[in-house]
Amino acid sequence: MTTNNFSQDEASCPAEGILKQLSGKWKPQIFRLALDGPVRFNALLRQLPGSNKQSVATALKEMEEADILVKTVVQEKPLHIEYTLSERGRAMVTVFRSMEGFLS
Amino acid sequence: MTTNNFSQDEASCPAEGILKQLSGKWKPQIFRLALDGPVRFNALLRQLPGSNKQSVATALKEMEEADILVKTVVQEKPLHIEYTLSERGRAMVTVFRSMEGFLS
DNA sequence: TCAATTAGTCAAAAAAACATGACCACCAAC
DNA sequence: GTTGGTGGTCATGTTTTTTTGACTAATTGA
Repeated sequence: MTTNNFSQDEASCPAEGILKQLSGKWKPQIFRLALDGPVRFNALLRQLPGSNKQSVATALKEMEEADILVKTVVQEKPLHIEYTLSERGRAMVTVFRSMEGFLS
Repeated sequence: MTTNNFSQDEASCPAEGILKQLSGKWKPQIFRLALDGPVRFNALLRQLPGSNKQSVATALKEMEEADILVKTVVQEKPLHIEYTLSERGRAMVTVFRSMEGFLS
């Protein structure tokens, strides 16, 4: 059967889906760090105090599935993995920018 | 003592707080309905299939606390309560607009 | 060969969000 | 005075999200 990820609600509320893709305890911070360049799993754990492997792994996976981040195996000295903002992810900066005027 | 609602994280990630204020199962839809004019408690329950008193009440309260909605007692024939977008709430349309290009 | 760093997974527990059903008070019409 | 609409609260239960801790497996450097 053919299914999608949209609830009936989202059909009439486009923002809802995007909100879901960006929401969560760690995603906004990961996004922000990714703006400064590629991010890495263990580095994130150190940069995000209070975070944990599981949550960071889940956030990275979901952001990859949402086409916000792109996962790359870097064939260099200490072989490692990088997560970089996708084109769609980079375009989302505008969403974040639009939020920056509202610091209550 | 002086406290605020910001975690250490939010200090360095402004979007996080706004994201929190807009996230949740019903807030985006309530916001959207409020764009068309004042919304009312029982009307919302009818307009949001699958919703319930508790969740809608909580959403309205939190959006009021976040200065997105303003609660008004309308002194008219059948005395009732209206929730209207605050100035800040109206300004937030830009945030929603910025999300509308990303329908994956 | 041993230890550290890389990047994870898995099961389970704890915490947060959301839903259910009962109840309340006020007002108006019948 | 009972029914129906207004706008809720409260206690409880379920579901979702997040955390914890144990474990894995490949790579690297000494």
